[in-house]
Amino acid sequence: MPWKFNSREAVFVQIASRLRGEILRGKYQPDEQIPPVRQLAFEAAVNPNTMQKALSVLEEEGLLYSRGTVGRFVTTDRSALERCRETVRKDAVRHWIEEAAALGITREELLHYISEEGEKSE
Amino acid sequence: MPWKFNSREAVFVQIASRLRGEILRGKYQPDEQIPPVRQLAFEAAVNPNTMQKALSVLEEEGLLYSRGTVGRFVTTDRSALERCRETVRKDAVRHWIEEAAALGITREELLHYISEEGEKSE
DNA sequence: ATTACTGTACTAACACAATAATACAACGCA
DNA sequence: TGCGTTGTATTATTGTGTTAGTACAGTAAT
Repeated sequence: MPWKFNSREAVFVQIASRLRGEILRGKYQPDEQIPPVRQLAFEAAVNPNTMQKALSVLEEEGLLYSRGTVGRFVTTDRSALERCRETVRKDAVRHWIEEAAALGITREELLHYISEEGEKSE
Repeated sequence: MPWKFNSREAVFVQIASRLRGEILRGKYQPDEQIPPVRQLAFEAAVNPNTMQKALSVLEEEGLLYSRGTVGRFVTTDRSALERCRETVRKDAVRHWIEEAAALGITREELLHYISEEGEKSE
């Protein structure tokens, strides 16, 4: 089924986030080939150009590398993966805390609401 | 000083978020007049049109209302403010949990990292 | 009445995101 | 060799966000 996107962020950014998460969560192992651009684009129901742009983002981050015309692969550098995992997580958490503050939500309230929301959904 | 914006979201959306937070946190009291569009635009260092678009968002949410050519005011409906506060908070929390999941962060980890990040910064 | 300020509306211009439709070179394989 | 797949590049088009500049009508204060 086509992936879900919101209208706040650019699609290629959302795709990059999703794929980044899949890689960091180990859906694709180091040195494993990921599906070709066209197939990913088809699955996500976006234009191949958009998918390629998302992939180039992950390439710049060092999560993926391209073997010329053979395909795209997850980096073999496991420490790079780990470093990226840390960076992404820290940036995200900092970002969420900032957003919460902008909405007038303190850290304590944030913690409280997250546990609450979690209990109901899963 | 000019407000800070990221390039991921549209500027008017970020402005709306910021002002929404200020209203919900009580920077502007119910029925209090907010600064005119042009002044806010100047402070934020954005175009008046962009600021107006942000304000119209908050108007649709019922947080602000316009008194013709007199100015824009915070709603007098305190229950509406409270309802908005709840809605905004719930949507935000749900959104953050989703984003965290996309990055491979479980709810438990999320709680842990937020307390950690909070301890260091404040 | 005049002046200054308010929200609001409008056009033009530019940048970027996204789609669409191709095209091409390199590689693997039969 | 030839075919199919790979990543990559190109051009054109559409929609939207943002800036810029201008204009207008209603309100308040003088």
